[in-house]
Amino acid sequence: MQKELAKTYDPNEVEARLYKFWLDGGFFHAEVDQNKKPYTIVIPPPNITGQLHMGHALDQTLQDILIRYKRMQGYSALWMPGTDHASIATEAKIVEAMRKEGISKEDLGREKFLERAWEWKEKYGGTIISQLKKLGSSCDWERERFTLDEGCSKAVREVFVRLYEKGLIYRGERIINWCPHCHTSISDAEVSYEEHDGSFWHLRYPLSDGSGWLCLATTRPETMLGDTAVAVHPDDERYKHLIGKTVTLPLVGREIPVVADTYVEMDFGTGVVKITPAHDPNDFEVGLRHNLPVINVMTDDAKMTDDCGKYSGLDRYDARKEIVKDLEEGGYLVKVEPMKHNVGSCYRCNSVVEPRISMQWFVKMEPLAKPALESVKNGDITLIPNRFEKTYFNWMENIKDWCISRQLWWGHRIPAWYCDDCGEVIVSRAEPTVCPKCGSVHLRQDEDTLDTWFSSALWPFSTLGWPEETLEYKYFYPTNTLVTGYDIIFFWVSRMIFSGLEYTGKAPFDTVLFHGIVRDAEGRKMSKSLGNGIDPLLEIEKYGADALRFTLATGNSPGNDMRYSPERVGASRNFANKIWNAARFVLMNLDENEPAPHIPENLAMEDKWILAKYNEVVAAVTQNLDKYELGLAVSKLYDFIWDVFCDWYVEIAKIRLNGDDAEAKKTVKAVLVYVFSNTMKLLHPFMPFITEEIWQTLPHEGKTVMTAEWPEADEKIEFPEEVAEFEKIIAAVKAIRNIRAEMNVAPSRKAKLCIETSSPATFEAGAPVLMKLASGSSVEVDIELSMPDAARVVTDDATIYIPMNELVDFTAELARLEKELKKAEEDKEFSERKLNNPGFVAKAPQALIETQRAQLAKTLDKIEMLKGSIESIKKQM
RNA sequence: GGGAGCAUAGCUCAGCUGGGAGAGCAUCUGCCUUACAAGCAGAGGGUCACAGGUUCGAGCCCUGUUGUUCCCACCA
Repeated sequence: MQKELAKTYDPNEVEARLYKFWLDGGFFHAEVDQNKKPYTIVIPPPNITGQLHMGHALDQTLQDILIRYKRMQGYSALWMPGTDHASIATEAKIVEAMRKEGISKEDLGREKFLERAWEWKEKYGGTIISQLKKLGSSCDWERERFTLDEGCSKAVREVFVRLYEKGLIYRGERIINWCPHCHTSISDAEVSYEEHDGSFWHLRYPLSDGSGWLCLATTRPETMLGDTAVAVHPDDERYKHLIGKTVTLPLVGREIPVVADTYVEMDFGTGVVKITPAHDPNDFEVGLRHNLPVINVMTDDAKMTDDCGKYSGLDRYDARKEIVKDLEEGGYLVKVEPMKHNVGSCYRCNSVVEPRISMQWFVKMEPLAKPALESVKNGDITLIPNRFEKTYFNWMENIKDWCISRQLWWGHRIPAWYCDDCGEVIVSRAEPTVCPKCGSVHLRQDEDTLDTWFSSALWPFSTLGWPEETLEYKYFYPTNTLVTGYDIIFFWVSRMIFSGLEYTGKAPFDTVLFHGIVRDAEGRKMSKSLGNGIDPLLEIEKYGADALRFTLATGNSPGNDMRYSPERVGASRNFANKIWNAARFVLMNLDENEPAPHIPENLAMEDKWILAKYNEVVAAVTQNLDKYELGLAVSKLYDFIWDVFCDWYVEIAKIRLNGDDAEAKKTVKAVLVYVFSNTMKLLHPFMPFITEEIWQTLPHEGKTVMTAEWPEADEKIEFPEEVAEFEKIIAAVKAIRNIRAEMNVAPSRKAKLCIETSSPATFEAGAPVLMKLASGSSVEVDIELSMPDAARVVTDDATIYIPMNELVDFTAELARLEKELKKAEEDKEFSERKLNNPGFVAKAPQALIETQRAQLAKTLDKIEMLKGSIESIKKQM
């Protein structure tokens, strides 16, 4: 033993070494083990394009806490890691890199492009993983997966085919959100809306019979080129007579009908709506009802199509300007109003999306949503905090079909083939060679790939081998806890739930723990454009991974955002250092052959006190963890280690450690080791590195604290009497310290303490503590004392006389006593008010009433003592 | 338009099923006490946003108001 530890904790050296030790020891690996219960978490797979940010750090920390806790509790605890291919994000990066070289996707061709993408993945995809490791994440890296690997791809094809066969996947022409920059469709969930200042152009469309015109308004005048009707409400008296007539589309000259549709609101605008089925979802519906033609006026990159006459080839916004100008010149523009309206943009590249008709693949959501709703309603899945249930229900109840095809190359290619000869659509697990309908060999695979989230929706089971019934799948699935940010509840959580239920028949997890967003010190979202992001890796270098983890785990509650400030990590670093030094103290006092942690015989009052306090913490921390109150759990450990163990017990232990009683030394050492090493176990899930480092240097059994048994509360070390007794000593120490500080007595100045108390045995036993911690030179205890010339300090259980008159500033002491008296009188009033309240006495719990009565009695005694003190001090002044 | 969160010490936030308001940082005072000055001891600082209500008792439960943040919907 007697291992020397450096004076301050150096996380950098320790972390690298211990992480390697854990990896080499295979401690992260979880096996199928029928003698153990499984506990599984699947990682929210970070994008391969990703750089570790604070959101990951928080997410990882929470998961690692849970998985380490369960592992220590004896579960076969699997934390399944991996990465997401992130189709749009990755493809955009590669295209951008190629653009700098002057090459386009098309130049390269699909096959070559994909080769490049895989190279890119090999090169950069590992970055995020190595960054996760820096946090201490105890993932089972042997099982690392990738959403585009063979197994996941197989699962994707299986799901696609099954859904297609069930009629839940279909292909059709619908209005989708088109991102002109990413050149692909995106799902509704991938569009974010923001209010913009825009204009409301009021136009008039002349009636074809020359009898007048209809006035209408639009925010997107360029879409008028695709108008195929104008609509009015069927009950609108103003326009009823015009229904069935036609208007002539300005600039275009096309005759389009006036149709009646209840979609139109009579009191908004003019009550007339231009209908552009190709570029607006509502208009599309109207078009279907009235059999209107659909005229697409925009290309993939949001330019006007070749059919747009003089506007052909113009960018949509340039075309808008031109068209407005021409309308004005033609006398069709009535007025322009400023108008705020919401504009949707692509959540990846922020370009304004264009609603556009397009042939795409969709998942029919309604049948899938039903069981997904049910599983949360009936408690199969618990959302923490449960307010997210409402958000979830609302989304599931109003769900629309999911557009899953993307016009991208990097992703799971849609397993559908088209027969060039007969037009047959073949959806199949394996590539078909001949058309089953006409026997043709001219088959073409669909060019599109699937939404990234289609594969991540399968993550909890595709990573465990599904659709095969592997041992892992049978043992670890369904998983237990999903930890993720509330911002991807729709993208990911919802989709995993309905996917799991549909394909495996089981909810993919039983609990979802949502955390919030990590914001900067001013409460702003961390973002590249603001440049306010804080790099977790730099923070780890500066303060250590444990300090970062501690900061992220503390001071926030589930589902709430948190602010990240450097001061807080600094404080966490200080805590790590505090633990470190406590370890140094314990170690320097241990013997060469110090026995393994155990509870010794012959416990002193203070030993029983610390053991009982420790025992309370064990129970509380365990309970908090079981309720996913990770922040509460760790702050209790903080308080215990710093305030209870270090500030009190360590100081008190010094008395016996520096004494001559060998037996007593042995006892106190054993208690120090027992409490401290078990506390390291409790803290380990939160601060894995420092606790391992310390645990290893203390007497221990086993290879690593990672697999040490999680402590259990033990009623044999509750010691309620001793706790109450020792708490009297603590109160006395505090009171004496207080009076000395207020009197400006130099700490070096020792004083004789005379204690009048009804619990003399307690104070006799506590005398050494009082001497050491309350600057006493000697302690005299009696049931009855009278020392009119001494300074007095009164606690609930004792009056302490301190004969140090020559040191006392009488005026200050009088003021202090009067302050105390005032407080005591207030206490008295408080207690009396309660006890005199008939309602309280009649209805409050009996124990509470008793406590209140006892308190009142003590307060009354205290008042007497204080009054006496005041009298005697006045006499001496 | 619908829904949710937040409002507690100067700052950042805890506060479990309702029983006399807590922490960290900051401030003030005194200490280099042989684990730790990244430390120790002590102190000051709060009408728990506002108004009602339920209760013997409300930071906590209910109703309303104000401020603030976010999510969903998308009336052209």
